[in-house]
Amino acid sequence: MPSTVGPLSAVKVLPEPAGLPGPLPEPAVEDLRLETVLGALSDPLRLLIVRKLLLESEQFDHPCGWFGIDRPKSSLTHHFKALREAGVTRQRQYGLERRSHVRVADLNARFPGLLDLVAAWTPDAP
Amino acid sequence: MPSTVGPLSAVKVLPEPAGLPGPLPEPAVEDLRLETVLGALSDPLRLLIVRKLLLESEQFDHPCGWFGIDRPKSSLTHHFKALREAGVTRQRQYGLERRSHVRVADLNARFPGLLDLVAAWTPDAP
DNA sequence: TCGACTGTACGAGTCTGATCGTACTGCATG
DNA sequence: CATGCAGTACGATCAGACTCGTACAGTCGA
Repeated sequence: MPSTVGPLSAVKVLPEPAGLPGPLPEPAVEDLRLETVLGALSDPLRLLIVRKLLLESEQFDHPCGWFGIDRPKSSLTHHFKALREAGVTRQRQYGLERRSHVRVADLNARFPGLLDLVAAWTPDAP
Repeated sequence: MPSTVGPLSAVKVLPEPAGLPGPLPEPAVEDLRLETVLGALSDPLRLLIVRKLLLESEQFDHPCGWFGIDRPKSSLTHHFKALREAGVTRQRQYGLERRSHVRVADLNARFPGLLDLVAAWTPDAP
C-alpha cells in the first residue's frame, strides 16, 4: 500500500468550494487496485471498521466517534485515511465531522463478492 | 502477517516420515484468517504467483522455476513461504523440488469468491 | 563418490506501516 | 469573540516485511 494515494494524475481532486460537503480526494472506480484494497483490508482494525459500516449502516455516513474504538484520534485518522485512499470508503465533511461510508457499488462492480467476505468476517475466532 | 505461522498449537505439524512427499507445515482450514490471507495477497508478486497457479494449472503442482520470475531464489523462497503460511498454497517435496498449488477447496469453503477475484486480476492496469 | 541442481537458512540493509503524543486548523455555539 | 469540539498534520518510535547475497542442505544422475 503506497503512503499517498498514488500518482496525482490518478486521483479525483475536487477543490471543494469552501465548506460545502463534498467527497474527500479518493481514487476513481476504474483506478481501484485489488492489491491495494486487499492491503487496506489486511488490518483487523480496518476490517472491523468496514464490517461495522456494512452491517450497521450501509445507507448513512458515520463520524469517527460512532465506531467506539478505543484508540487515540491520530491513530483513527491514520486508518480512515488508509481506507479512503485505497478506495474502500468515501468521506465527506459535514460541518465539524468527517463522515465515512463504504463505496459498496464501486467495490461490488470491481471486486464482486469481496464485501461479502468482510461482512462475514469475525474479529477473533473461527 | 505474522513472521511465523502463528501459535504452534494452531499449526498442522506433520513430522513427515523421512523423505516421503508430504505437505509442509500449514494452517488448518478452520484456522485460516481473512486478514492474513488478504495480507498475503496484497503483494503484486504473490498475486501473480497465485493467479498463474489458478489459470495455468489448478490440478498439478509446480516448482518455483516453473513461474519464470526473474528474482533471486531467496526472494522467491520468502514469497512462497508467506503464501503457504497464510494458507493460500500447499507445498510438497518431490525429490529435489518443492512444488506448490493453491488450496482451492479450502479457500472456497472459507472465503467463497476470493479466488475469483485473484483470477480476474491483471498485473498492472485496468 | 562427485558434481549439478533445487531450494532453505541466516543475516544485513532498507523501507513501509502502525502507534501515539503534541500542536494545530476549522467549525459551531454561547 | 471566546470556548469547546472533531479531526488533521507532523514527527518520533518501533515492529515487521521486502530484497538480496552468501553459505548450506538434500537429492539425483553420471
